Amino acid sequence: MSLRHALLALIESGPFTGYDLMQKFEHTIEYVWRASHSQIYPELRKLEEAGLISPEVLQRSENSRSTKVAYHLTDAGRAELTRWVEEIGTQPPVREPQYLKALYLEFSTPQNAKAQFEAHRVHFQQLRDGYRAHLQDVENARTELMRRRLARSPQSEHEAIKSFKAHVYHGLIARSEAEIEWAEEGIKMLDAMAASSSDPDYWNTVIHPG
Amino acid sequence: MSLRHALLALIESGPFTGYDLMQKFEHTIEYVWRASHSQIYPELRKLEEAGLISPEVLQRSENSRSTKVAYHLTDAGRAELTRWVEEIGTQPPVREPQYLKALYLEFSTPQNAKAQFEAHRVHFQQLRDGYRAHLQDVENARTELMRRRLARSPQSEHEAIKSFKAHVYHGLIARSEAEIEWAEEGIKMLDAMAASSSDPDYWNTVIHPG
DNA sequence: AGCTCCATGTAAGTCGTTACATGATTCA
DNA sequence: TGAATCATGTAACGACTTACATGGAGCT
Repeated sequence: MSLRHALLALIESGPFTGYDLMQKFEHTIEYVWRASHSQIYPELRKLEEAGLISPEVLQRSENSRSTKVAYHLTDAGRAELTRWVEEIGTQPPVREPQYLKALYLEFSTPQNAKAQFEAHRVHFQQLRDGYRAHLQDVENARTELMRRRLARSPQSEHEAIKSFKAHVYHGLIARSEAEIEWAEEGIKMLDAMAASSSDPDYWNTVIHPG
Repeated sequence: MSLRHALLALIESGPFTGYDLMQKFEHTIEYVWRASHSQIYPELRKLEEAGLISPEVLQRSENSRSTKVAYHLTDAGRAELTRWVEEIGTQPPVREPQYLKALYLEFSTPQNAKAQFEAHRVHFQQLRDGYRAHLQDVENARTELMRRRLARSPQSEHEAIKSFKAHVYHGLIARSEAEIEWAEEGIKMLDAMAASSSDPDYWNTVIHPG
């Protein structure tokens, strides 16, 4: 049920069209929740039917007959947003494909195990770099979304609002770094095994061929 | 596609019935991948149809007409297991409901924000404790699964196999601890805001009522 | 005239959840 | 005899993915 609330939270800084929201997802929320346009458009219709957002029909441009729809948060929508923020959510079940695979690396070679850890490291380094860049943008209110949100709240709250967001990205950075470290420790583990192995073809020998 | 491979990996230590597999999930794999019996039974049928596992019909007990089905890994199944372990998987998109919510804590009170972080901390403390206990079980080969797996591989590989599994649980513990720390820092952040606030009703004042 | 955004959808299929069901065996 | 455990399913629904589609607007 997170998509609907992500949309409500974004629209609070609106009005936005479906297309706008798609872009916000790509550039900001994506770091925390991914969604594609084929999910967003139908969900907006549902939110409208539920009375949580209200559509405003706009011209696509000056002297143009064709239109686009921008959505506003309704009072009911704001109430639902608050309800969600106050609800203690149940955590999703653990489902970690890479860790699952790491449990069974003995079905292949140390060479492959190393490649798996390498890929893991690279992935989380990239993620971390994205988070870092975005953290800078948030702290300096460089995103349109941050500026809109701050414009609607009293100056005295600006620091608090920025702190919440910065705290999230700091957490995600810390997590990525834990993943990087895990991958590096995996590689060290393999190197140590290689060093203590008598097999000259250690790296290419399947550990448990069955 | 992880469920099918989790099942193949478990059945490698088999033969197991659907019910057995359900239990293994609950007590071991659950720490990395959750699955319910209503998913497992149909998936087993698919694996059988694909020729990756083969059924063996057994009596449910001595002098009993009713039967149960235990599955064995076929050669094709083992090949698929190896293929999966060697494949560099794409990481699932980030989708973090708690972090999403934490981005929007300003829509409620500091009191609520604290409760959210508290719940987060408790959840990951429990997870971590489960991982720690399971890590002990794995390192001392106290689970049936570990004993079965070790029984099928040469003594010389036992340390490597245990190390891979221990490394996974160490990683999950580290991650849980990062989450705990994140929650605690969130609470500290709120306390600091309270200390520097002039509002006597700080904890119950909605930060951004809109 | 063609390319790139802008803007908005549908359809098929996979994966997963919750709830509903049923019957056998074992043990107190 | 009744409860717990063993054993195995189906059905409805929701979330998400990938692919397929379409048309306007603006710029070169």
